[in-house]
Amino acid sequence: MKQEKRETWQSRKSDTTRIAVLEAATQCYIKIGYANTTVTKIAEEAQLSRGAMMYHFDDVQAIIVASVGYLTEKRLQEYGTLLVKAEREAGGRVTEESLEMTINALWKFFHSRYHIAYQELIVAARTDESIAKVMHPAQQEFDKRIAEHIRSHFPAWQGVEEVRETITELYFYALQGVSFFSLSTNKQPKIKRLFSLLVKTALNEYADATADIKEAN
Amino acid sequence: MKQEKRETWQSRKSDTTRIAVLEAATQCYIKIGYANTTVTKIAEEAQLSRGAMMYHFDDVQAIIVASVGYLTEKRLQEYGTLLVKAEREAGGRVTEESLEMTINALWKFFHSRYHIAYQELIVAARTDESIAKVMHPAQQEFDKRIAEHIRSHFPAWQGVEEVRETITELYFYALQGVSFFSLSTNKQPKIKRLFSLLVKTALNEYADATADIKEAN
DNA sequence: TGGATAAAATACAATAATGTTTGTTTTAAT
DNA sequence: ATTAAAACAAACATTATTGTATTTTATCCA
Repeated sequence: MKQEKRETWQSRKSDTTRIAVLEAATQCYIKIGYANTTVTKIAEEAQLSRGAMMYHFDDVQAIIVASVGYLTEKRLQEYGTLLVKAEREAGGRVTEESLEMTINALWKFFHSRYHIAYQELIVAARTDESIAKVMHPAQQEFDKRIAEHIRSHFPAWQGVEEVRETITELYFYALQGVSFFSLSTNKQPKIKRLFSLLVKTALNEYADATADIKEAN
Repeated sequence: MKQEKRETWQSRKSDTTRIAVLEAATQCYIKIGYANTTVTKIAEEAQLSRGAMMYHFDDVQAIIVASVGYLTEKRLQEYGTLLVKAEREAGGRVTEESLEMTINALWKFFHSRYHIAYQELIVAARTDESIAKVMHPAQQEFDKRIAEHIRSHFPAWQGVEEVRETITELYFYALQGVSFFSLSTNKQPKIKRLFSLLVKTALNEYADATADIKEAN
């Protein structure tokens, strides 16, 4: 029988330290990378003793696995904040300006601290079954909620969902690629050119698809 | 005074073991990831004693740093093989088929063993100064040679270099993004749709740019 | 052929990382 | 107020990892 969880001093304290640990782990991924992250470093970063930390998490794996969920949630928040803001400034229309704002928001998202931290875990998941096991469903949930967000915030694309999805994928993949490549080079690529092309492509696809619909009526 | 290097039994032996070590390191990055790679594991993979290994490399850093150059070279070879083959089959024209072949070749490249291994180092370089230090110039060299390759193998784009470069970047970023995202999901994204869009975009840009040139004459 | 050098293996020492155990302080509950 | 339990800290034991030193084996060259 699971005990009813009450809002008590201890449960609150426990929650805050749990979050402090996950935030410390995040900071470690960002500052020293997943490869160099150890329980000792995380504990130091969290300003906590290792013993205390291991009271809340059974072992290292538990911390890492928990941080997958934590970072997924944080990334969703970040995504929401950035894109809602861009959307508010852009209005509901599909224009060059609104698409540029969307791309810039996505760019910020892919360079945000939580996403950078998450990238470390994505790479780690490839060779760590226990991470992959929780990351795959987490990513599915992430995709689902992003899709919902787009559906409700980009009503202009209603009726052309297929094209919307393809453009969304293109944008996500391209920007993820840019963000990733920037790790191996110090020279800034000519982002502006690329962004213009992405805008142009979306406008073309949108025009084509909506024209098809009008034609069909 | 540097001694003239002669082709002797020992020098050959030394070269082959050096390569064996770098190949073993590569295999470790692929199989267990950079984060879990240790000198012991590399030595095991190379079927060599740690002592013997450390005779050829001063320390772990030396192995990792050397593998940046090794993998850059291997990736260039891989790229050449895949794209020359695609190009041979496609002929020199800018058509839907030839672009599809190029994309498929790029897709293979971004999923090849050497590139997967290199990805691990890209991520490691973000938080490891000694790797970044050699990776940045290596990446520059890589970019330069890829650019040369494209220039000589895609003569149809002569005169529209600006567009060619932008499309190239789009293709590289998008496919790197696809390859990277595939690490966090097991479900295969609808690649076909995306590839069609990439082909379409290139054809549009090519048509626009060449039309501009004809118009100018 | 024999001393010198290169390549490789083995053995050793020092450190770092993990997990566990034990102890201490603080809150909860009767 | 006293016992129980939660949150945290400190100390301990074990293993993993690295780097070095020593030893062995094979090749080079005078």
